[in-house]
Amino acid sequence: MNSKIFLNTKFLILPNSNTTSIEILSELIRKFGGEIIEDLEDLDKNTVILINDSYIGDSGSLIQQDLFRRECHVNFTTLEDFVHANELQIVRVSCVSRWIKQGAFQILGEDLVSIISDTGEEHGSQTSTDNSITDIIIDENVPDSEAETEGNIELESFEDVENRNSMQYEHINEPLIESSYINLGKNDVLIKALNLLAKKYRLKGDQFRARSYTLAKASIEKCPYKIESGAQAQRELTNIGLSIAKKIDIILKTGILPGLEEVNLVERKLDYFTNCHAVGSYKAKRWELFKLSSFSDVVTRFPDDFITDWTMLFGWSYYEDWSKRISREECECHLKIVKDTLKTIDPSCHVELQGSYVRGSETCGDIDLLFYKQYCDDTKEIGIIFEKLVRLLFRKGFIQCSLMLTSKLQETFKDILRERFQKCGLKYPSGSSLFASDINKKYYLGTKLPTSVYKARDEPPLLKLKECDKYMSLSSSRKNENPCRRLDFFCCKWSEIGAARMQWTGSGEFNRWIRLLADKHGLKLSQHGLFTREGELLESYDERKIFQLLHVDYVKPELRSEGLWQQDETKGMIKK
DNA sequence: AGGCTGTACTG
DNA sequence: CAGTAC
DNA sequence: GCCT
DNA sequence: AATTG
DNA sequence: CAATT
Repeated sequence: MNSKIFLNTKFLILPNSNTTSIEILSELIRKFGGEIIEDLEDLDKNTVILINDSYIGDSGSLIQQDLFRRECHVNFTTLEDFVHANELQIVRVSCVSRWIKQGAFQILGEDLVSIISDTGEEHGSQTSTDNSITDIIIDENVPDSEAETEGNIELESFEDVENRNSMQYEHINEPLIESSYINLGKNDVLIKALNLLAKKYRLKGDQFRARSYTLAKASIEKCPYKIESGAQAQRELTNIGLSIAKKIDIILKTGILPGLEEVNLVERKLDYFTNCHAVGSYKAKRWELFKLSSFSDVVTRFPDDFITDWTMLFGWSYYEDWSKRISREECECHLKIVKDTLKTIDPSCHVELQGSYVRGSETCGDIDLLFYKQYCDDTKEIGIIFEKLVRLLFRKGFIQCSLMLTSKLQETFKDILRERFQKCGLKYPSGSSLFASDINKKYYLGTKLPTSVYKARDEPPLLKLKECDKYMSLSSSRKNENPCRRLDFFCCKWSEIGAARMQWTGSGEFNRWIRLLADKHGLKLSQHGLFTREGELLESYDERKIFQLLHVDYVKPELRSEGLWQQDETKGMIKK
């Protein structure tokens, strides 16, 4: 194994042999019998010049020569002369690892590096020799380069590199004039494709791969110029790696990514299922596996799924309504109704809108309400208020259904539940309890405004039930009624109100970002507060203090929606 | 290799 | 504990 | 799938 | 990031 | 440095 493959060979490493990584490499070379020299005086005819790969371009020639010469610890010109005189081999340093791995010291054509100096015009023959070398390199590369690139690069590779470079600068320097408008949307195809890929993997249950595509999409969305190649994207943007770069190339060349159009058949079914509340990728996958494609199929084949997870019944019933957006105005009406009833139960309990509403969104997907009582750190107390509140609001006809129950509330909702079970041909599980806890710190509800209070604009749902599933629908289509809305109750301790507001204000992406940031500070952030690793509370009451402790300028809720917090600084998706 | 936000509820 | 949701 |  | 050749 | 985990 440890044969002295470099025996009697001297190596000169350029431009520096004293960087940490090169030192390690040097030790390896010595270990395998080679000798590292630092000085030109030690040069001999068998010496091999090793050059740091970061100074070697795609075509096998030295790039950034001026920088290279400056970094060089030996006199480059003297070296050049010696090299020419003795025809020394100049090789990229990355070969060393291959030699050692293969146990053979063999220099291939593609390893060679040409160091043509711009100054010498009398080296005409040399230049052509060098060119022929690069030609050989390319020829040898063609069979090697495998499925990836399609060998068009062989001609004019130098120009290609230069063009690419100058284009980079153009794009970076003057995106203001044209790109903002003309190029806006130029990356749409890529964005759509990445979005589809994210969705595809999310449906498959591969959350992390899906997340990667989501982040890559975000990078490209923020990219101010048009992306010309996968390699460019990988170089200049974060969260784009080899795999996505390849896909970008394919999309740019063919306009389409194979596998995105066809797979939709399966994907479509999964999507239909998972858009129902309480149906995630796991259930959807399982149902699809059994060739089910509608909820009525499921109810026939797996009735138990609806009994154990009865909230699906309401997900199904309000499938269409719950896909609709809600106006800010309507959010306020919902709040008012809740608030008015709350007053009659406990005037000292406060409720406020959270979620996308506080972030200023024009429309909201659901309505998030946060409850708290001044000086009260007993969430049990609020849990009890919740139960009363839900019961009263149900009696008033405001609450249509609850996806969380207590024993009392199961009684309250008994008729509705029974009706829903029967409607789809199931027996109401009268013996079993549909609740787990008797005091809930949160409630997921379906609520509907009386038209006398507010009438929502009649808009078609973003999602539609299949015909065969419509018999269960309670959605408002074509009726002179408001749609049913998803409304969530959350509560928090008075002492945790800052952290709680932070959590329920979101966005989800913002929460992830700032929690990761906390993690990098060795801290942990949740709706309960900012803690040390050991669990010691640092702050939970004052939202601004939490920002301070994380060394972040306060971000207004309006700026916490998807793209735009991290105000203007580094967070740009453009790499370093 | 291991992380990818952190927590609550259900069965 | 897994699955789902926020 | 990307990052460290 | 840490490890390995 | 590149490849691996």
